[in-house]
Amino acid sequence: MSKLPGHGLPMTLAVGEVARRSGVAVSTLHFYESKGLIRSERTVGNQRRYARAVLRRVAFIRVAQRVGISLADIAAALEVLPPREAPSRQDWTRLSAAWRAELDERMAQLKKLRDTLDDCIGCGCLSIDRCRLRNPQDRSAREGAGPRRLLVKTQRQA
Amino acid sequence: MSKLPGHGLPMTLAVGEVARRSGVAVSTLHFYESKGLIRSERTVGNQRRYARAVLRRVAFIRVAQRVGISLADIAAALEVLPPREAPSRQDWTRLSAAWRAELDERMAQLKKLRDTLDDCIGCGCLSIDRCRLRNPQDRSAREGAGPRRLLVKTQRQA
DNA sequence: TCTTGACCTCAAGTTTGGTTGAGGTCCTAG
DNA sequence: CTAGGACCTCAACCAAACTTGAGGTCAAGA
Repeated sequence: MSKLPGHGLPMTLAVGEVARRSGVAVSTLHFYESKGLIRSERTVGNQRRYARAVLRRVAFIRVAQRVGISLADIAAALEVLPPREAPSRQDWTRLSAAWRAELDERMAQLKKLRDTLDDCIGCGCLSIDRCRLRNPQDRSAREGAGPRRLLVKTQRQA
Repeated sequence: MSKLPGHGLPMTLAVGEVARRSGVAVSTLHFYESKGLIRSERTVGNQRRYARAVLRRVAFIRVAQRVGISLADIAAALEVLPPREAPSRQDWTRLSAAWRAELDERMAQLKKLRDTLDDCIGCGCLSIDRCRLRNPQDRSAREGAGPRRLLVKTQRQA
């Protein structure tokens, strides 16, 4: 494996290395590559070699997935980052701008979900239907489709 | 459709009604029922009739799903709620206790993801590798598997 | 040189979370 | 009493996100 001159650190990472360090399976890295989420160079022997920046990319993918964002959306977001070199400040600016609203919305939903539970504990009522979360006289039935109260906003861009 | 004595409000809801009000497809309601997430009574003619509490149950399911929680986990959480009547305060207490940690963790991850982007904008560096998010000398390589820095905690209870 | 573990491709299988369609029943207004 | 829209079941299909397996190559140490 190629080394950085002056250190003992490898300049590129083999797929098993990346798997070990990122905590995802080798097959998953192949899969991500096939979807264009990450990329690699090849050795003369056709083996993948990854730039170190791939580790942050993979970490980013996993965290985004965990909060419910699809690989397709993640891929779209990652397209603004340079495929090879470490991303620049501007690159992250663009990514952030694209995702800020989405992330804020998901935070709001998560908070609402958590607070709903908390409220139902703290409100002192015996029935959920008597606390501030109730839907009096089913008033919202006339307001169009979609879950109300809990759901802050729903539309996807797809 | 059966009416509440004294009001013009139906006491139970047909599946199409629930679909319209909750914003999910009829087929999805059938699917949720097959998975035990919701339940219904049947008319003499074998048609489903839902208690009004099903609307909040469905709203809960959709919000939880949206933040990345699987139907299996949601189903497990909903098992602490009574299948027929509106849930009591104690019921929600149990649900909240079971989910509090999970929700807090997901909030933390989401925040980390958002703040990571913000930091990379605000930190004034040209390269992501020079800001506080970098992984100096790949120090974390020795600390076991899993994405580090971004990922707060990962294990599922599966 | 040999062997062993890490790597390669490609196809097929799995799980989750649904949707679609065929073929039939229910029920209400005209 | 009949037409239609809403409902029923069940099986098949779909997409996303991976995993598994077969069959073969690469590379580094003994």
